[in-house]
Amino acid sequence: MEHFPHTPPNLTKNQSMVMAALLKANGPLSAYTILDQLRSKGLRAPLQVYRALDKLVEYGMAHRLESMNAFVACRHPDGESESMVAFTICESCGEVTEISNDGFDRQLHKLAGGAGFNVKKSTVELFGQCEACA
Amino acid sequence: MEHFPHTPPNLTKNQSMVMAALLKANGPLSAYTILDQLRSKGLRAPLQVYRALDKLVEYGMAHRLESMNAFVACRHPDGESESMVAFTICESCGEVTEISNDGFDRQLHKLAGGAGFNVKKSTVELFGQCEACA
DNA sequence: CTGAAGATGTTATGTTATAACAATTAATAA
DNA sequence: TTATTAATTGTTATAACATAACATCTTCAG
Repeated sequence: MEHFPHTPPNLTKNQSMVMAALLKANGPLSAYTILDQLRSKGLRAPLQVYRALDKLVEYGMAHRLESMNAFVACRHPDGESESMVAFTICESCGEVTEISNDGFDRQLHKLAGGAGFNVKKSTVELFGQCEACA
Repeated sequence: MEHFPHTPPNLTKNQSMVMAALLKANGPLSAYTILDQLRSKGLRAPLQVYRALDKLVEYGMAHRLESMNAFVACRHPDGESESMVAFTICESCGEVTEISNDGFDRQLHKLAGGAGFNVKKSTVELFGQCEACA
């Protein structure tokens, strides 16, 4: 399937169902939670979910939270950069938010570049307390 | 057991064995790889390794790489900050290095702070190519 | 239409991590 | 020292996360 960055392709049946589950959720979902939610719609095996998730992440429509083994729909606010994505994860209420920032992205590349490292992809996950819980 | 930050406590038998395995390794090790290496020394179950790793991470003597489900001995260069730790992970050769930087740490807190988020702990893992592989 | 690529369905298995409980060892205080 | 408590250990079982391998079906460009 052909597509351009940030112009989401037409999703297949399984991809659509998984994306819908992520969008409906108020927070991160594990692959197995998604599977359970979609059993009633015909999904039966983890691989069906993982394959859809792989594509959604590839298309930039979803993100994987490495520290939680979970997935979220991409929700970065309009106008923000596409470059880097960071997540805040509230240890009290579990809320996850997405932040993206050009300046920070440049800093990050510069920091790594100083050590001769060329950054292609980054995982930034911040744990602490959200405004409401503080 | 009582201890102060960055003054490593006396390690227990299992903790010492696991720490030695991490120090001897040239890269990240999974808990199960560590277990296999230490079977000859009497370890038998994953929990023995995971419990030791938990303590070593708590003491700041080891880090968990979230994106790899693996662990490394802490090796940040002397003189660098203790505050934040980032890792570069070379997709070609697998080399993992540890970076720490005060300015970046402040930026990161500031970025999150702008969204009302108070950062307690951060995971920063950068994928790309190391100098040798570029 | 047809061939190639992508997506799906399915079974089995591999990998990572923790629950629960009993036993032992180490640190502390009376 | 000895009683008390906290930390660590050992063990079995199981939970949670992820992929291998292979057959089939759909899509779509040529």
